[in-house]
Amino acid sequence: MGSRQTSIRKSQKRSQPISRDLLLWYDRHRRDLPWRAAAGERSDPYAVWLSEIMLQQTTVTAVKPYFERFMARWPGVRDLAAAPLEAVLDQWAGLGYYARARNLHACAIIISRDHDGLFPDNEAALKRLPGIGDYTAAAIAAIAFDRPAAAVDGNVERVISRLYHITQPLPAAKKPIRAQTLALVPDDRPGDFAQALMDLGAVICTPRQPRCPACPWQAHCRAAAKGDAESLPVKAPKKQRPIRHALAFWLEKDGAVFVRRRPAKGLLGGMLEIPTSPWLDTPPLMAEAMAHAPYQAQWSTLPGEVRHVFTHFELLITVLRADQPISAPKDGHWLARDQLDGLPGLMQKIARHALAAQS
DNA sequence: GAAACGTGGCT
DNA sequence: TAGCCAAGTTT
Repeated sequence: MGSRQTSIRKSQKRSQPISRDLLLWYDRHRRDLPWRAAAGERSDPYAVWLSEIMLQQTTVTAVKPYFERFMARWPGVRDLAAAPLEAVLDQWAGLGYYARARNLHACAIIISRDHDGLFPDNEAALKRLPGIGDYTAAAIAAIAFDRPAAAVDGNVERVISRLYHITQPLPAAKKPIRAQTLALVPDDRPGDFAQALMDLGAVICTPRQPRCPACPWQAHCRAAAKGDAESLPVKAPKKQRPIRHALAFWLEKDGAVFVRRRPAKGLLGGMLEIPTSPWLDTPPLMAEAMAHAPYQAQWSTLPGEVRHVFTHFELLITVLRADQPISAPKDGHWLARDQLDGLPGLMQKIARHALAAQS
């Protein structure tokens, strides 16, 4: 399969006119991003890798400050590998999809220990590393090492499905989209081509109201010709989200908040949390849920609820507050109030709710 | 192939 | 408000 796709690409001319059109557009309109090397310069594989992991299912705007902080604190892969996992997780807090941070750390250790601190320069070896799948392996190979790889992310799926008017719904359409993308990758500047394709999807070939008149591929685009670009790509219908409920126990003393570390895997795995009762699919019965408080205290119920939407369910939290524990809290520690940015988004939301209620 | 896995911005 | 979407990977 892979060899067949490669033969398709190699059967093309060195650089097709359509691919060159995109590179010319990129030379004029490329975005200036913190992890992107200046035109014509080599990029740092560590920075490319770090940015690609952060950018998985995450917007450029959200990633920028995190990328800057990580690069400042851990400038190289060996620095990251030497850090405690907890430090990496706390620095990642708020970005979401925390398995990425766990895999990031695990990958840094493998690179440092088994690869002499150097990233592999080919897709196959990259894909064996934790947190690196089809897309990220291709992206790193192309961007960091200028290898002719097809980096197919959501942007590229959209651009290619419109260009060739692929109406088969995702994710089944991934195979033909990938084959078509690979056929377009030029031998010259494949790294720039990968980034150009993503920039095109992000800036011109947007999900809604694509700017077709400004597109370097307008003349080639089947969807533009038919005028139905916005209807592509076709996606499978989404399932509805169930609603779950819980109590949160906000315990504050001397300007510090009681927190604990969640189990290493699963939802918010390894992250700090404000203790909660179990998350159930029915509203909590107060007496029953309070039995799950991690300590005895004089609890008062704060008005309102905290609503948090996860990918596959929605959570409604009622916050209980106390100033002094009656029994000594166990399995946790006190966190200064100015360190609450080390909590995941849901927990920061609970904290804001509790702090707003007392002021 | 389907489900688990976060979060914030935009319409 | 509710739904959609963002440089996906793992199980």
